[in-house]
Amino acid sequence: MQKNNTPKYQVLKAFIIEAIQSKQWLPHEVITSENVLAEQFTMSRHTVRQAIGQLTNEGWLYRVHGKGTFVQEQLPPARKTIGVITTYISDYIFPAIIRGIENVLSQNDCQLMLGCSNQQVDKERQCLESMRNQQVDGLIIEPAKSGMPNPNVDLIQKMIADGLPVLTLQACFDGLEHNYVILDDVQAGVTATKHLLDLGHRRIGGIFKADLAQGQLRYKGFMDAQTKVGISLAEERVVLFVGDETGKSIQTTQYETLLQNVTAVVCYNDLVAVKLMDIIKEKGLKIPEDISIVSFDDSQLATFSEVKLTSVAHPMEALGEKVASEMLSLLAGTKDVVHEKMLLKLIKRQSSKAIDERV
Amino acid sequence: MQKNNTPKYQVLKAFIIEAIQSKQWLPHEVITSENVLAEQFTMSRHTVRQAIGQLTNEGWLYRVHGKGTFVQEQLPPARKTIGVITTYISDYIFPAIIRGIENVLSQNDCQLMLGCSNQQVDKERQCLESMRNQQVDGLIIEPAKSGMPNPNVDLIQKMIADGLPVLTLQACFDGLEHNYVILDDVQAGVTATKHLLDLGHRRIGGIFKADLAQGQLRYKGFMDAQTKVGISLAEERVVLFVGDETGKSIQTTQYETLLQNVTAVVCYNDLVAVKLMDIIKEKGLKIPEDISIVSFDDSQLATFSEVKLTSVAHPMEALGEKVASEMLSLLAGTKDVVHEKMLLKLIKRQSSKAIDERV
DNA sequence: AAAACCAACTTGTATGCACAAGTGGAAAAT
DNA sequence: ATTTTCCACTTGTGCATACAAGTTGGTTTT
Repeated sequence: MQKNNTPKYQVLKAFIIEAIQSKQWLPHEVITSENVLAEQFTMSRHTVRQAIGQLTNEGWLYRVHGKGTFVQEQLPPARKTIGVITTYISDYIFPAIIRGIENVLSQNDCQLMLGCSNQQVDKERQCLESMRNQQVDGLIIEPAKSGMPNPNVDLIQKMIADGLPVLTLQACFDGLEHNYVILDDVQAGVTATKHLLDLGHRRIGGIFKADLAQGQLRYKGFMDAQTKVGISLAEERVVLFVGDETGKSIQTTQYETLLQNVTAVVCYNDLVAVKLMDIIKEKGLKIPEDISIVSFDDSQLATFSEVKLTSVAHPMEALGEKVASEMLSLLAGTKDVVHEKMLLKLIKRQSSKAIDERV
Repeated sequence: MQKNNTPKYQVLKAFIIEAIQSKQWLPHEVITSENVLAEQFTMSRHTVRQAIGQLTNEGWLYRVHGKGTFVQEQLPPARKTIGVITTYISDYIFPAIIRGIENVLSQNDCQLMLGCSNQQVDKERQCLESMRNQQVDGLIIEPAKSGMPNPNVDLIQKMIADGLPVLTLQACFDGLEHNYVILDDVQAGVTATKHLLDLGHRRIGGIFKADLAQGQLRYKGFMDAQTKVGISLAEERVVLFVGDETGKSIQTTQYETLLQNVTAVVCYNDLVAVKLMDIIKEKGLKIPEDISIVSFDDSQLATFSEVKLTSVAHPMEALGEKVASEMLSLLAGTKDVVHEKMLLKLIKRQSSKAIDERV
């Protein structure tokens, strides 16, 4: 007996697949009937049915009672789908980040599936679960509430364990080995503060968001730069806030105290800076003559405002492109570990001025 | 014989599914062996295998050679995924539209899959194909090159024939019965023009995009409003352009001719208006004293510019919310046909002024 | 010419049997 | 006490057979 170790029905399956792939059998054409195949391959009809049954399940064939078995139209191989979960989608710097991701992915024949956590960990979990269900081929996630412990780490860990390439954006998950593309926010804080120090300012205020890693790190940079030149940080020159920067998370008295004690302010981001500029304007003070302002992100707001903002530029689109191309490397297997930290550059505009030029 | 018309293996299948769903058989537990089941149900082992084989393919069970058959862990039912294909993602009014869609979908436990055509029909087709592959549960599409015949209508038609709910956004496909949520662009054109007529202007210019349905319809409204009050349209007061509004699609001489012949201009959108304002400023003319401007969309640009723009407001986020909630109705089956036309309102700002107040 | 019928084909359901091959625990041998 | 062997159990592959039921096209009947 020339007994091969491959089962008979497997042989038939391979034959049929070959016939379809080589286009000998075309879509929606009838294939050889079960009885004839059984005779041709000297096997029982039952074995033929086994092979055809499996191929039906695998999407190669379909059967019609009384008519025959037909070749299923082959769908083009599915493009890879990358899940992207960000805290916001259509505000501030996020459209630009997403555009960057979309650019790179679509150029590489990948699909984008978008989720939005709104900085809520429960919504983040929902997104994660449904992306897991949808079996995305890769996951890019900007952690929600990145300053606090994240309850979704377990799920992320499972997904990584399943072999899913995961990349975090802008922040990392605590207590989890993972790939990331983040910004060097400490360096950004140093850059912004050093710029003001170079301009001669010595009493520099800071407004920072305390519940996001980004805020904490920028604050650290703000402190580091001043400690280095021997300036000790006075309580009245720092405002920390939690939650929405545009809402009522900061009291007016806090602004007043701050402004009375400084010649310049480092703002957590452009939104904060724009709000601060309104308050300064209301008080009849001038920017940059009375108060210099430096902020972060260099969003549209920085140039749309009356006094153009000096801002440490968030790479936005470049960040999106970076994280997407790193994801492609992970998918292609050309890289295993991605630990990228992007540096930020200062864009000098009108809102900051040397102190010795002041009246 | 109590011969039921349902096949034996179907009976067994139903029994097993019931056992799993009622949690009598728990995930990863061994189930009754094939031989025992055959005896219990007085059927041959082959028939049992048929039932189990199908349930395996359907994801209820898995078999391990030599050990037994086990209950597969049931994944929670996948959330519905809605594919959204727009011409742009992160520019101009699109972030707001997408935010509106995302709001409604995520509140209804749906997932958003995003595609971007960049106004290219071939990229649009790519997106369509991959969404079809991914088996989205609904499709919202803003047609690319909506002023021209679209080569992807065949594919859309197939998808509709497959029972997929499809909604177009902002524009329709020619020669295809389908559901849509669009803007009443003719009415918008009338509104903008009538506003200027009411202010006493009689020589009104217009700049319109010719290769998009939106531009053609706004142009129609522009004409209609003037025809109604007996103003015949002079050639030198209209500039039509094709392609990118920010690029070189309009020649400087065209602007000059236009401006010499009018006291007011209706601009295709805010981008065009901002560009026109730059040119007017360069020529030393003032807005609105010398030239009144009305534009469409009421995007961020309208308020960020030096002279705040009078603009016919695009509903943006509301449009997104509308189209998403209509999609939910289609999915729920509470609606079959969606033919919605949204009206637009004029937002009066500084760029338009009554003509009799002019110097 | 239209309707009814039938035969030959297809796949679908079902039984019975046989042996292969992987698994795990009990019994036997070391 | 540990290793080996073996047996009973599981699922996997395979054959022969039978009839049910849907489809098609030609033949016969009306």
